[in-house]
Amino acid sequence: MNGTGTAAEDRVFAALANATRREVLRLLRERGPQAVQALADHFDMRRPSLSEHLKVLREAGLVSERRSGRQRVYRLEAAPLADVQDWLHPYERFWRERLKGLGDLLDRMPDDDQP
Amino acid sequence: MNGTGTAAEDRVFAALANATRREVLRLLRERGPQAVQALADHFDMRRPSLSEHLKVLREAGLVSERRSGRQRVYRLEAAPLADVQDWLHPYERFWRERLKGLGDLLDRMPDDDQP
DNA sequence: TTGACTAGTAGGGAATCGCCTACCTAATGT
DNA sequence: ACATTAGGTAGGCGATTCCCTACTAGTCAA
Repeated sequence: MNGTGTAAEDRVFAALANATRREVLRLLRERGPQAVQALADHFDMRRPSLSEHLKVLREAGLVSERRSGRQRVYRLEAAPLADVQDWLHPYERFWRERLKGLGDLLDRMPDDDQP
Repeated sequence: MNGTGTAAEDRVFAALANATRREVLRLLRERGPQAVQALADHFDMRRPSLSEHLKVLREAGLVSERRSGRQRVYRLEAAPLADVQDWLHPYERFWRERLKGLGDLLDRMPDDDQP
């Protein structure tokens, strides 16, 4: 389902690194598919700049566009976010252990090259 | 537990946007706390550059340092990753619905300003 | 067909990123 | 005290980011 591997991962994390783009995802999630103008109304930014953000999101696979007359309706595509969740999985035990207060054990576990 | 709000979120996502920094997190997760030199050995990069990456991770709260003699041992701090998982939560139903093949319903749901 | 409207592209500029080579600071060991 | 080791800081440099103002390409309506 994902042949690109690390390059795709890189694009997704890079796309999420910008607050405007995360806000676009939130809008699409909360209000459903939206045309560019409707999205642009919620930002203090010119429309072409938003278009570039949408391009980044598109290339990360986080949104798709559907043409409808002269509008382009963008829709959230959450699959890459599922990949992010998969990426998080192996870290989960770390914050759980920490919450249970036994994270200090890890400090005395696997550690190389002591002086 | 997190008073900073969106600025902290921004630092975390920005920190994760770099492959070297994600690799540092993976190393700390798989091998436990490590000194800088041990980490640096795994990258084709000079040590000062890695130091800067560690600074970014530190300021995002993703690692902590403990001085031990002349070494500085870095440890994974997974709490901000728990925040990322929380951020992902509201999107979860989107990729689940899509997998069940009924994501198309969303296209005909909440949509404003038709021509 | 002409005009208006939606949205993407081109190109430019300031700021930030990510790397580098010095250099500085602190701890250790002789 | 002095040299060595570990690692952070300063400053520079090319690439990238993120915004802007034109401009271009489709689509709809008179």
